Amino acid sequence: MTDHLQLFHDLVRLETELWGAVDARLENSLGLPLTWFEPMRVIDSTEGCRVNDIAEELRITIGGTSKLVDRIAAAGLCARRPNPLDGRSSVITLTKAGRARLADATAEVDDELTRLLAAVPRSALATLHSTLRRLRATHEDPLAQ
Amino acid sequence: MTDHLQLFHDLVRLETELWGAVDARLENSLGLPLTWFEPMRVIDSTEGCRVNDIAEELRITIGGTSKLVDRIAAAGLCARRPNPLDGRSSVITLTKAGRARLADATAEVDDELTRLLAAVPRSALATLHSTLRRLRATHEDPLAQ
DNA sequence: GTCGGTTATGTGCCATGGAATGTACCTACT
DNA sequence: AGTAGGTACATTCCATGGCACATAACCGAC
Repeated sequence: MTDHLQLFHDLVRLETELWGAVDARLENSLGLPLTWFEPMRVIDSTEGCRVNDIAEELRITIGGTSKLVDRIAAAGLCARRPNPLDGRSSVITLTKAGRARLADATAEVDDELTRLLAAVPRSALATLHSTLRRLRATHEDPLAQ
Repeated sequence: MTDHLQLFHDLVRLETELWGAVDARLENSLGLPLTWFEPMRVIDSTEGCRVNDIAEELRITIGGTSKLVDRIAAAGLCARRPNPLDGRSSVITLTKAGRARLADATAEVDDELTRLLAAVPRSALATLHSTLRRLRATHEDPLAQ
């Protein structure tokens, strides 16, 4: 019988371990924190990206996201332009330097993950991913629609 | 083909979501942060528990653990006694109140997790847990022995 | 028994992220 | 047009956790 507490513990710990390893790799090779890499990916893949889009995707607060974007912008990796469609928000885009940095970072992260996940066969990882998705889908905000 | 980046993203986000839900439940019902619950479990299940034991189990730094234990002790849920076997460390134990609180909290957490994981069949959860364990086992500090 | 190296914390400093609050802006409705 | 509500941040305040450094205690080898 699977103990939920144990499962939860191992999930949290694995996340901590993977995060730590990937973050260290990224920091050492490119001086980029993993906390920057994630919003940069969202910005890159979201047309007309706003602060709120990042916050939702990453499950962090708007306030925190606002400050995070400020830091990334201060480093010259992204830019905010007033949203022509809505005066309350701004549209965030990656700068040229940001895109280049993201490309390098993506390669590093992917490589590190490949290394970290190598011990488990591809099929098991696919099953894992599928289950994670199913669990996430369950909790999707029912108010969303 | 499974995309490692996507898998990682879903793993991190699921962890964030579950953590948030469980923490909120625990906070609302017992006023206990999930960050306290976890070390309390370790203390309860570890004979002659030291700060280092908690830090290793939870994958957090010693310094952070030291302060965390201080807070829990200040709340009267655990106690530190000088370690008779080693003057550098102290032995941490749960107080009577701490044990009672842990019991209540365990029930709440288990119930909440059961709710959150209900959408996925038991067998799939067992597979999930097994894969998580395998992945964790891979990264176990090879210097440990 | 003492010296060097290691271990197990305890602490100060600092960055980050959450919660709460304030504000500009948009949308409806009158 | 004027107002009530809701939205999208921006900012402030504060707790937490990491990192680096300081310390006391242990442990072996000499």
